Amino acid sequence: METVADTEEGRSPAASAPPELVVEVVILSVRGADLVVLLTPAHDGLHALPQTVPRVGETLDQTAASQVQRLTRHADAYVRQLYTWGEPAGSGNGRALQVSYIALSPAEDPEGQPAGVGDCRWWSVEKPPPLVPRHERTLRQAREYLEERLPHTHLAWSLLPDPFTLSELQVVYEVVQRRALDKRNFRKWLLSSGLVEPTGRLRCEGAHRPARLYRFTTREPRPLD
Amino acid sequence: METVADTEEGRSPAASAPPELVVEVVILSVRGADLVVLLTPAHDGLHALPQTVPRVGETLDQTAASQVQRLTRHADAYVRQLYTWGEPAGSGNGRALQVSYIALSPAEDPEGQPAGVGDCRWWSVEKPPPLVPRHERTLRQAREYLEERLPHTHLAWSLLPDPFTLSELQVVYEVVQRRALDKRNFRKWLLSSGLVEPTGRLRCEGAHRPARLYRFTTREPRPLD
DNA sequence: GCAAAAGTGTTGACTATACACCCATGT
DNA sequence: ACATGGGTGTATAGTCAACACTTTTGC
Repeated sequence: METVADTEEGRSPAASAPPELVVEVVILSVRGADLVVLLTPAHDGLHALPQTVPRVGETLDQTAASQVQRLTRHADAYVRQLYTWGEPAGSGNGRALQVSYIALSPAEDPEGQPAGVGDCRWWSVEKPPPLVPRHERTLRQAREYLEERLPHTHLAWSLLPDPFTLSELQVVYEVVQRRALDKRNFRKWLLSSGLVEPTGRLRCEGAHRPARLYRFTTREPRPLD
Repeated sequence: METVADTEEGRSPAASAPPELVVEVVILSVRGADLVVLLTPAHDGLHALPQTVPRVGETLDQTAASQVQRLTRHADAYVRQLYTWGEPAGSGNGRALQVSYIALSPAEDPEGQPAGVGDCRWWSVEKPPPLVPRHERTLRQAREYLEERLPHTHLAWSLLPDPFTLSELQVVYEVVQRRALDKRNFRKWLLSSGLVEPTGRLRCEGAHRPARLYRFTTREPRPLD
């Protein structure tokens, strides 16, 4: 590792104390008409994002992915790095590093719905419990990430189990974008994008016409611009 | 720091050796018709991104910003975090953390053009010298970041000194997007966006009609969607 | 007067939006 | 028969892309 141009201004790399390193995950999902996030109780009645210390021999991405899998019991969630905070630690000359990730997962497992694993629970993003201060900004970042990207890249597949109805998918878009969408225009846009295809099957649930079921044609996140 | 749900699966935080931490910066600029990046010679004839170890008491963002300022001699460059790579170090159970940043800076200082500070030099992003492998991907990430965001948020201000002509600004967009733009449509779009305003002054340079000079109405990066 | 870059509008294609009714089912 | 959510088309406004000539200067 070259440390370039460090001799000027008297930088002294060796003076840095070993950083503490933590991986935090913002796991988001859509339940009914709510965007929800998985939180765990922490000190002083506050809640926190699930976090973990990376194991020896695994990358940060692996740490995040395995934690998401453990907490959601869902194998192919969408997991992406958000940001790294690296502030001087309060005490002494240490450094606290927090690497945050966003993950998107369908709200329900195929069978039933474990409301969370261990002490984690789903909370509405609109009215979350008091959070550890650091995690407020991380949650905000995750939300901005999602709002910004969902319309431009078909991230929605990761928030819905296959197969789904177009109304379910529309709800996902409405919840994330926090606005109502026109049903006809939404369907026109979606079908012309070629990202979904009908399975040919129907779902009957309730006193109304059954809904056609669809699936995504690809599971790779693809930009739509 | 709470380490949540770590007791399952026998995670042992204490087993992690102290990570090595480095901040790398991809400093991009536009010179003539080229997108250029600041590189420094490294081992084995390879080149590397400028990198530095954060000083005690400063945040990662501060580390990146001060390095950019030192290398470009430009005070208000655009600097944003790109990604953090955290791989198990080759030897033993350590961990190598690289936090990368992208920075955008005007190619020339008002007076002249220091081609780089210390052993750094500008290289074309199209045909760069052989790079340290890790930095290939970082450079690619930086480029994708810029290509994706430049059209949607007026980042271009950070690549041009004030004041500028509309032709100069058009070249910036063309270089970043790697395609020719129509002059009339570009001007229509730009002027209707309200992001630039004429200064009223002209610049005469060469055997042709003088160009009007413009400035940005704001220096805060603002989305255009 | 000529070379070289600056500056300027119109048209057609496409995209996005607004909007209201019938359909299939369960009760 | 009625309540419930599923499903469908058209007309308009706005946005985006293509395109060519005149202006002002230095030499």
